Formats: sequence, structure tokens, C-alpha cells
Amino acid sequence: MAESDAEGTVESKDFLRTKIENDIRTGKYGGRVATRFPPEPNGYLHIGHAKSICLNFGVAEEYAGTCNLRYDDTNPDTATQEFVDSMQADIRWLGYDWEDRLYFASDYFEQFYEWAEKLVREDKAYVDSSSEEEIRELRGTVTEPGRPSPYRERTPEENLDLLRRMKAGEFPNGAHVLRAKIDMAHPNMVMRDPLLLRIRHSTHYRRGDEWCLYPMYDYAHCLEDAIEDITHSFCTLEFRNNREIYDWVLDAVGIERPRTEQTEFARLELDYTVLSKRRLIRLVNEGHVAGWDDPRMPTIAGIRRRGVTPEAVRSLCEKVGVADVKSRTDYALFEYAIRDDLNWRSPRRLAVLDPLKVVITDYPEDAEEWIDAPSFPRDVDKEGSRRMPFSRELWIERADFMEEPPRKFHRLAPGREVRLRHAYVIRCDEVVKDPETGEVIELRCSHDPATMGANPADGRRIKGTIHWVSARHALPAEVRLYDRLFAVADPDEGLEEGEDFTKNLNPESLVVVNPARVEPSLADDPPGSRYQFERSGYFVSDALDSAPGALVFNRTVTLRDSWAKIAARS
RNA sequence: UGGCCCGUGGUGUAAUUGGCAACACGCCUGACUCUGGAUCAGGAGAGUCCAGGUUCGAUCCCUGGCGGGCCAACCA
Repeated sequence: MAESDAEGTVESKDFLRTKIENDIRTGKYGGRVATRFPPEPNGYLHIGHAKSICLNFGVAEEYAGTCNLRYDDTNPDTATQEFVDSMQADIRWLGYDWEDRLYFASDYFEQFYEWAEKLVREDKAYVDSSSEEEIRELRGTVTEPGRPSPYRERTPEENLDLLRRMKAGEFPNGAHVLRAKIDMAHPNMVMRDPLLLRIRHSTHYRRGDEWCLYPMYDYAHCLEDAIEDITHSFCTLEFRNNREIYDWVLDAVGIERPRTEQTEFARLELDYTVLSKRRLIRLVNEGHVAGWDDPRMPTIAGIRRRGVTPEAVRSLCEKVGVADVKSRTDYALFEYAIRDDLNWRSPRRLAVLDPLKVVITDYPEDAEEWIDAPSFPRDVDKEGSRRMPFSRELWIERADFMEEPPRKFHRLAPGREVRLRHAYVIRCDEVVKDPETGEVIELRCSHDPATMGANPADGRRIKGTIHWVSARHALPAEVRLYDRLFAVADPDEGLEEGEDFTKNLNPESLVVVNPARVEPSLADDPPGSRYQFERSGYFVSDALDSAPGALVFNRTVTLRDSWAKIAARS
């Protein structure tokens, strides 16, 4: 429902929140709201999971409800403790807290089994001894009905005996399965006697060898929700067809209404990346990235190392919204969310990535002066400054000089003036080139000594300001310039027969600059510190590889660059 | 020769019990500026997939098309 805030703007709710408010108003669950985030601990959490986390935990916060963290660890072959641990760290990093509500589906195995016996006794489930291939064969296709298994009409007594022996471990993998007895001709494939329990002689990371009967998703998930008394069970769109079995199982075991209800929403899809577990694993295993926490990866671990803040991730999820229409998020929205958060929190520093030497010919050889430079621009409400040394020889960015400047180029060129950030206005008097290659190797400039902290006395306007560092004082640093992982927004785009998404990987997703020259105030930088390198972008000192004396910075995101747009046009 | 879901500017979302479409990002102008950042002001851009129907009036309801997605793992 629309509500007006203090400014009189109307805030509208997404369809899930609308449903929740409706349920609260009608008293369906006595006003209670209980959600859950149910990851399978078989991989790293990524930004797509973040959307689900923000939704489930966010909704619980907004409606004074609860959100459980529940590991859907029903597959003994894939679930591991390592993933359980990393997921908790990631969720905490995002700023959410499950308090004492940490649950494991593997703790419910006994209950799942009890209900299975009940279904068998009531002739709602049967033991099928067909092979995997036979079962697939008899299931039919989306356009053809399935056929009943020859074991479908076993008596409840026979089924119960078999089920107990399955549980006791008398049979090898695949010998029998427990199936719901529904309808082999059902138009919804999910309802054609779905498998409930299967035999798997594997060691479970929490239950050891205690069990050999493991539940399938369709049997387990709804019951997990019911056991925890969840009210609103959110899942992604592709589970729409499974809603029917979700309700069937709940009815079959006798869970009374009002009870948990499944609602589907669109998963996050982000331009220039992939978010499927299968593909992420390939990127790691095939060495396209350095690991799960490579700053180019869309994993929580990756974007954290990249320097993205949890606030930015939450902001993105908020901006993306939630709907039941498949959608793809513009990468620019992600970048906006990052910059919008980093702008006010990042102290400014100067760093030169592609150095060009500048000699201030009218500045004394051995002189130096230390400038007190504010860490934040005046429109950021934060205090702080650092000292920056100025001297006769400087580094500036090679791209800030052009011998034959195009129109609207406000930087340095022969005979032209620019402001050195926080320092003097200088004029380029002479261009020194390598006699062999013709490459510009040095600029000889003069400075206007009256322009430190002041505009030129004669009122002339200086259009450009560029960044610089004192050559003598600058610190070397490794700077890793990260860019989008894929060269095209949709990694599946334009593929020929036999090619796959890895063909669209961006070969320049990582460009290492070593050494870049950074101002000396960064010397004692603790790993994980975020900065804005002025006119360049937001950077974070690498949590693993950076150390005082051996600085390593990751570029989180570039600054918006309106000059690049102007330059690209001409 | 199936079932289910969906179709609003470039993108993501809105539009209260049906009252001629709003916000954000992006894009374009301009202002300001010791960051070509930020900020501020303004602008372009959809007539709501199509066709019928109901209605004084349809993005919203009905019918039929068209287009897209999901479903045939002992994965989730």
C-alpha cells in the first residue's frame, strides 16, 4: 500500500511486501512474520545471494519478524563445513544477524523419515526399485504423459518393510527410492511421482555415516519451512513449478493452515558477469581468475576484496527492487551504488599510475615544502588532512599532457597552464623527447609562486587541475586495475557453435601497474583501507597482499569520467 | 504436440477500489568547482507487446493472438 513520508512522496511496496502487509492486516499468522535464508553449503555466496539475503533479513527487520539462517545441507556429497563457515562470515559482513536461529536441515533427518513412514502407511508414497534409467524413461516428457512403475502398487506393508531396510542400510545406492504416489500423467512434470528419499552411502559432514537415506529438495524444503514455522518462504522464479509439490507434501504429512507459503521472485542477473555456481566454479578451476575471492569475482568474498562496502551492496539490492519478472541489472547501477557510498567515506589521496616527469625549472633544487591538504572536498562533511611534499621534480599522469591538444582539453600542453592539485599553477615551457623514439620523456615547466592556495593575481582563469606526486618523496605501489570480468553485458551473447561464455571474458579485466607512484602519506596504510585517488577512482589496499613498504592497491571502481565521453565523441 | 509464469521509456521498478504513466540509473544541456568527481538546475526518452471486448473512461478487467522464461538430475 502507498504511504506518504514526511516529504510527501509516495513510497510503494514490492509485491512480496504487499503480500506480507496483507497477511499482517488479515491476521493470517497472528501478525507474525518469519522468513529464512536457506543456502546449500556447497559454494561461495555471491551477489545474487545477497539479493535474497537482503530480502529475507530485510523483510524480517521491517516487520518486526525473524529470519533464520538455515543450511539446506541435504546432499552429503556436496555440503562442507568450509562453505558453512564462509557463508556465515559473508552474511555477517553484509550486516545481518540470525541471532540464535542457526539451523541445519541435516538435523531434521529423523523427522523427515518419520513422515516418510506416515506417507507409506497412508499409501501416499511407495518404494520404487526401478533403475535410474527406467525411472527417467517412465517419467515421459513435457509433451507426453509418463507411465506407472511396475512397483507402484506395492502394499503399504511391503513398502514399509522396504523403507525400514533402506534406512537400515541393507541396500546399495540406487537399489530403491521412495516416491510420492501422485499421478504419472500429471501435466506438471514435478508431480509425476517425485522422488522423496534416495539411498546414498556417503559420509555427511555433520552426520557422518549415521544416515544413508537422504531427502530430495522437493521433499525436504517445504518440511524444513514447516518445522521452523516459517510464514513466508521466498525462492526464485524457476521454482514456480515446484510450488505444487511444496503444498502437496505439506498436505500429505498433515501440516495445517495457516502455514508456510512459497512465493517466487526474480533472481538477480548482473551485466558483465555470471552468477551460476557451475560457471563460477569453471572460472576458478580453469584459472580465469585467481580464486573465489579474486576481486573480479561476483562472490561476496570477491567484491569485498575489491573494496566494495556492504552498504553499497545493500543499496544496490534496494535499487534493483524485487518483482516476479525476469530481469537483468545494468552494471551502471552497481557502479553508482558503489560510488555513491564510497564518495562520502573515502579520504582523498594523489597517485600517479602512468608517470611523466615534470621539472619545475624555477623551483630551487634542494627545496621542499609540505602542504597541508584536506582529505575531503568541502561537500563531504568530514574532517582530516595530510601533509604532501612539493619539490622541483614531480610525476604527473601521462594522459594529462598532450602536445597537440584537441578542443576542450583542459590539461597541460605546450605553453599552457594547469593547476597542480593543492599546489601551484604551472606552465609548460618545454617538451623533452627521446631522440630515438620521439616519445615525450619530460616536461620543463615554470610555476607561479603566488598561486599556492590562491588564484592568479591577474585574474586569469585556470581551467584544469591535475594530480601529481613529488618524485623524490613518492612511494612505489602495485596497483591492480580491475575492470568488468566480461567484455559484453551478456556473456552468452554472440557465441558460435562450440563456443562458450569464457570466450567473452574481458582480456583486460585486470591490468597491473607496477610501480605506480603514490603520495608518502600512504606509507603506513593498514591493509583494507579505502581511498579515492583523485581524478582516477576508488581504491582499497589489498587485504592479503598489501603491507607497509610493499603497498598493493585494488581499484574498486573508476570515477565517472565525463572527459572520456567527450574524447570518445571526437 | 503439454503445463506453469511473465510482457510499462535504454535498464530496473511505480501507478492506491479502472480516472490519459511516476521514480531511480543511464543519456543530453547548463551552473558551480583547486577532482572533467560530487552537487544543483533543466531536458530528451514509453502512450504501457498486438487485436478485439466490457466501460463515460483500461497499464489495471475479459477473450484471442504474438513474444519471452521455467519444467523431462536419485542437484537445489
